[in-house]
Amino acid sequence: MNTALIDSNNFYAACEQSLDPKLVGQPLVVLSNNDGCVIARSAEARKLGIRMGKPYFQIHHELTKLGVKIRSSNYALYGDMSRRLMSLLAEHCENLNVYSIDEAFTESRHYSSQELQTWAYQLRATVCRNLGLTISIGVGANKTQAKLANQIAKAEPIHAGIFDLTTTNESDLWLESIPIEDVWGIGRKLAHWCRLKGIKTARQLRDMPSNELHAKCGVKGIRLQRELNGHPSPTFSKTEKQETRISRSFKEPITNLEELKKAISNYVVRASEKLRQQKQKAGKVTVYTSTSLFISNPYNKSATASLALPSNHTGELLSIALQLTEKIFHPHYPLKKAGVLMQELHNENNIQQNLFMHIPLHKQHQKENLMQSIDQLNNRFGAGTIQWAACGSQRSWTLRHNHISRAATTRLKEIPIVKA
DNA sequence: TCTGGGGTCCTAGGACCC
DNA sequence: TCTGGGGTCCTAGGACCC
Repeated sequence: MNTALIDSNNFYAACEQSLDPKLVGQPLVVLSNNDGCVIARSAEARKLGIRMGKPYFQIHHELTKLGVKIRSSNYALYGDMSRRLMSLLAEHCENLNVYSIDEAFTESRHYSSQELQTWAYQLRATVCRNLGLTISIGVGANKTQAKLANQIAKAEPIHAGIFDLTTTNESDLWLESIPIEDVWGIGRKLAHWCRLKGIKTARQLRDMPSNELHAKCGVKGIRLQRELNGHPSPTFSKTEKQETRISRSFKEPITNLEELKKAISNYVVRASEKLRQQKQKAGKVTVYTSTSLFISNPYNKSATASLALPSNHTGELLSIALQLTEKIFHPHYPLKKAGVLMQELHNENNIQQNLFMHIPLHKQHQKENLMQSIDQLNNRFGAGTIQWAACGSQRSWTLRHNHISRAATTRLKEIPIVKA
C-alpha cells in the first residue's frame, strides 16, 4: 500500500481568490493576526519574490509599489473551505487522514501509472469545479516520500500537479533535487547543522551515517531516514487532541491587571467552547503572558493549576484562570501577548470521579445544560450573544485586521451576490 | 509605532524510591 | 582516602509542523 498526500496550493490565498474573482491571477498576500506578517502568497506574489513570514510593516511600501493585493487572515472562511474540501476528498479517497487545514494523507493502492493519472486528474478537476481550489497530489511508499513527491508535483509544471515517486526509476535523482531545508521534519536548526556537515539534499540525508543522525536528533532522525529509504510509516491512528490553546498578541501592550484579566477571560471562554465541541474536559489549566520578543529585557511567565475534577465548564475554568492571572501579572512590563492552555484532556464521557468531591448527578446535569444553552444561543445568533461579565465590554486588546474579506461562506448577510 | 496562532512529539534533568 | 545505581515519574523546554 502506498501513501498519497493531497494538498491545496497556496490555500489561504486561494480561498480569498475563489471568493473574489478580481483577485484571480493577481499577486496577493494574506497576513497573520494583527496584520503582523505574511503567511500565504498567491503564485504571482511568490514569483515577485515576496518571502513567507516577512513582517508586513517592513515590506508594505514595496508591496504597494508592486501592486500586490493584501488580505488580513479570515479563519472563519478558511476553516469552512477546509471542511468542504475534506468532505469532498473523503468521497473519493480511501481512509482519508486529515493532517492540517489544507492537507490530507490517504492510502493509495498500487495503481498502474495510467490508472493513477486518471484518478488524480478527475479528482483535481472535481475539486477545482466545486471549490475553485487547485490541489497537488504526491505518491510515495510512506508519508515522508508522499510529501517529497507532492513538492515535485508542484515544482515542475510538466507533472501537472501529480507525481508518483514509486513508479519512477530515477528516484535518486529526484531526491537529489530536494534541498535539505525542504525535507519534512528538518527545520531551520537541523538544516543548518546538516549544511555544516555537507549534507545538502534529501538523498544525502538518506545516505548519511545513522549514528550521527541519531546522536543529533534522536529517534525522530532515524525514523525520517528509514522513511527516505522506503520503509512504511507507522500506521494511521486517530488520536484525541492532547491540548487546546488560545493565545493572541495585543494591538496595544497591556500594563494593568484588569485588562489582562479581561483578555484571559475571553480566551478561557473560547477555549471552553472548543473543549465542549471536542467533547473533552481539561484536567489542568495554564495561563501565560509575555512582552514582545523583540525588546532588550523580555518578560514571560506562566502559571498552572490542576483541577480536582476535569471540566469544560466556562465558569469553573474562568475562576481558576483568573486566580492564575494574578500570579503572572507584572506591572512593570508592557505585556504584548497572553494565552491559555487546556491540558490533560479527557473524553467527557470517560471521567474518573473524584472520591472526595462527589457532585450529585442532577447538579452536574444542570451545569451541562447551562453550557449547552449558551453554546446554542451563540451559535444561532452569533458569537458573543451571551457574554461572560469577566470578559468586559470594551476591548482595547483586540486584534487589528484592516484588510479582512467577508465571512462569505459562513454568514448569511455577507453571502456573495452574483450578477447575471 | 508595527514581528501569528495552534498544535505534536521528544529529551534532559530533577525528584524520589528502593 | 573511598560518597551506588537503576528505575520511574514529572516537567520544562526545544524542535518541528502548517
